[in-house]
Amino acid sequence: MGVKGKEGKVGRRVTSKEVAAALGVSPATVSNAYNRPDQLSPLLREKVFEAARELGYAGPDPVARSLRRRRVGAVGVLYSDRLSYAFADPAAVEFFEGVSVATEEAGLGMLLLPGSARGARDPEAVGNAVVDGFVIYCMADDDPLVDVVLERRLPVVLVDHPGVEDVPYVGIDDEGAAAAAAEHLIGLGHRRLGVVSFELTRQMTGGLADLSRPERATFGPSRARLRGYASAIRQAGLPVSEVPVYECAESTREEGRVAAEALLGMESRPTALLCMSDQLAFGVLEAARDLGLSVPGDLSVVGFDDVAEAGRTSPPLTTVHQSHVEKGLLAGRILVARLGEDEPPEAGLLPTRLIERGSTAPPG
Amino acid sequence: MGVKGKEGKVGRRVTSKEVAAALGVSPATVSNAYNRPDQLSPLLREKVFEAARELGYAGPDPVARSLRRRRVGAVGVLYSDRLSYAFADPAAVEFFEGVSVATEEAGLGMLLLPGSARGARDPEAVGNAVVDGFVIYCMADDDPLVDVVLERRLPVVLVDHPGVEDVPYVGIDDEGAAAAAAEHLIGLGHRRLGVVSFELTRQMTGGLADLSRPERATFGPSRARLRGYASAIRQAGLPVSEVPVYECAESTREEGRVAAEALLGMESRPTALLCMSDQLAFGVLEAARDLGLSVPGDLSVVGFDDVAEAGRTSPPLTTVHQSHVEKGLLAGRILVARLGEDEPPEAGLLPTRLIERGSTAPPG
DNA sequence: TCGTTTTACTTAATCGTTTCAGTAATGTAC
DNA sequence: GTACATTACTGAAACGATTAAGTAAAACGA
Repeated sequence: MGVKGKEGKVGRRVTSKEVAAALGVSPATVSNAYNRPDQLSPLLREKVFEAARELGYAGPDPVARSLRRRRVGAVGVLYSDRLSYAFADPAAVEFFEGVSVATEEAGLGMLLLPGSARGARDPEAVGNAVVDGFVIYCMADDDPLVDVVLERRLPVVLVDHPGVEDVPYVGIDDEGAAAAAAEHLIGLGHRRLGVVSFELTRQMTGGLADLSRPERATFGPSRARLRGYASAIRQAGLPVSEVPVYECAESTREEGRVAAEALLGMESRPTALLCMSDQLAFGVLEAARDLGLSVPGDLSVVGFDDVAEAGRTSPPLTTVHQSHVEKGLLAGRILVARLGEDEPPEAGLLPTRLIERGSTAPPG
Repeated sequence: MGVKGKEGKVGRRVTSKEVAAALGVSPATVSNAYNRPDQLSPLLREKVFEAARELGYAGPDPVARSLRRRRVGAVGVLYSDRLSYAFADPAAVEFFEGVSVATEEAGLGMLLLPGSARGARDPEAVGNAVVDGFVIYCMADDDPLVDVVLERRLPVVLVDHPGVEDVPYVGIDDEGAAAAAAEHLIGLGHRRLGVVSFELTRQMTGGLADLSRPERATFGPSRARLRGYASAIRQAGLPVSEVPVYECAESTREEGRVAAEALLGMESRPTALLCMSDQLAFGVLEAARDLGLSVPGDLSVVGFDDVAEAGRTSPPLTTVHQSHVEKGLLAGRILVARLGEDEPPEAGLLPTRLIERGSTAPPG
């Protein structure tokens, strides 16, 4: 016996059949003891539990039970990239948080699965995932794993990835939100803008581009945001093709710094930067500080997401608010409802709004 | 057909038997087509895939396959509380990140499971979790779910929860690290200390206590840290029983604020506060600012964990560094190795060290 | 040409439950 | 005392695969 009577030997599997044999009853009875107490006498039920305890039977095997019941008790969450990347991104973490609330409400587990982006080891993990349904989050339009999931014919909810028939879609109006961010800067009087963007294509290496061909982006929200920035800029009569876009391989502070250094080192330095995420914007803020530029005096910065830390930077970040928690919660609730026979909440677009904090001001 | 030929109807389950029947072959052959290509002719294999595509068979059912193979392809991560709480705690998120690296290396999924703390809906989720092994993270000593997991006799790794025989344990020297934090403050000349603590017992409601009876804490690391603080203070010849301890229900900024307000409102105000987590310390920093106290001029603050944001607050936080990512990675790797026949890396204590930043100084 | 391998499948057992359809035994109604 | 429920179990068929062992046919060596 271990401390407190616990011990953790990994042991031979004990089956219900063995428990039944030890007691001279049928396996059905053992099953009933665990699943339908009304089907046997309380006395026998106790005996079953006692025999189980003695033999080291911890209750019905979850896999066999799942097979028979055709229900696993877990949902899969498919993320575009390595999970270690997701965990480093506050927006993704907030999304997971929302999903977890829904799964916990339903007593379900949450199986996190990495997508097929760089460094994916084993796409089979998705096809083999033991789950009752999927939330597909943040996947590139052309990621083959989306099809792998759809082919399994399980209930699915898509997030930030519209356009698959018969699959509920949860997202935001990325284009409108991005346009609002750009309009804000233009309204303040900025004329020389720059964009700090997510990666546009799979093979990107990072670097400069311009705003003239947003359609090539393979990731839906990136495309929409680029379109939003472009349309607001065009609306204002500014030359879209002259707006520099720096493409970042990842949504991290480091990439944001690199982007800012590139953009702010240009001959005609932008007076304001539109960032596709708060993480990128945080990096921009750091870079600006290092370059001796004051924000918002010398440079205005707008983020996207409004993660918790956006209110705490100095200056606090002007950004597009969206609730990642709500997004995950809604996606999770829709999926959970589809797993049962419940009427799912309505899928659709969640609201966004521009939060004006301290990182934007008229150009100096 | 949907857009791009995709569609997401949730459909009747198609079995290998049906595919076999459609082709007039045995189910074994269909299985071989997917699992052992060398067992059938390439031609027939192609035919199997074609028939599968036509019938909408997406490959072997993961549950049935898992039952037969006695292997699921996922590990469970059991967390003490609601997952939404874990996702709000950077330390837990960093830990998950580490685990995810290990699971991805092995091509495994990661099933997150909430523990039985307040608000737990369904303890059965743990007993029914379809996984090959468990990482038990951050559980209270008396949490019944630990036993539920151990009884399943699967490979398990315990984190921050020592003392179960035959189960590898990963952690840090909480007592020593806490002592180092207290010694740092004492060395600076502080004599009136206060502690901002995690919850000590399950039924706590938050509030003031003192350092004299650390043994009552039900959560191992809390107990050890309290002991560490106490021993350093005793060593310095200061009266341990006069050190106020504020017990926080959760490791959040808000609780940290509340704690700081209580502690700093006392008749003989502490000149330095020892916080059991960076999250709590962040709250303390906020409260100090609101109270018009300068840190470290009027108040020194020491955190615990060294999460990423600790380097970015103003002033940057002096704290005890531990690598949650490494902790998760090590725990994950040990578990993964135990699932196979590999020799697991050695379990044990990870290093910590005090990081002196700007939040501590001699008392004013 | 005969015996031996090899190739290409099939048969049937098995993984560990759940559950439908019984069947005796006991209880209740009149 | 007969008819009808109710209680307390059992038997056997799923659930959807994998796999060891077996078999017939084709290929091969000498």
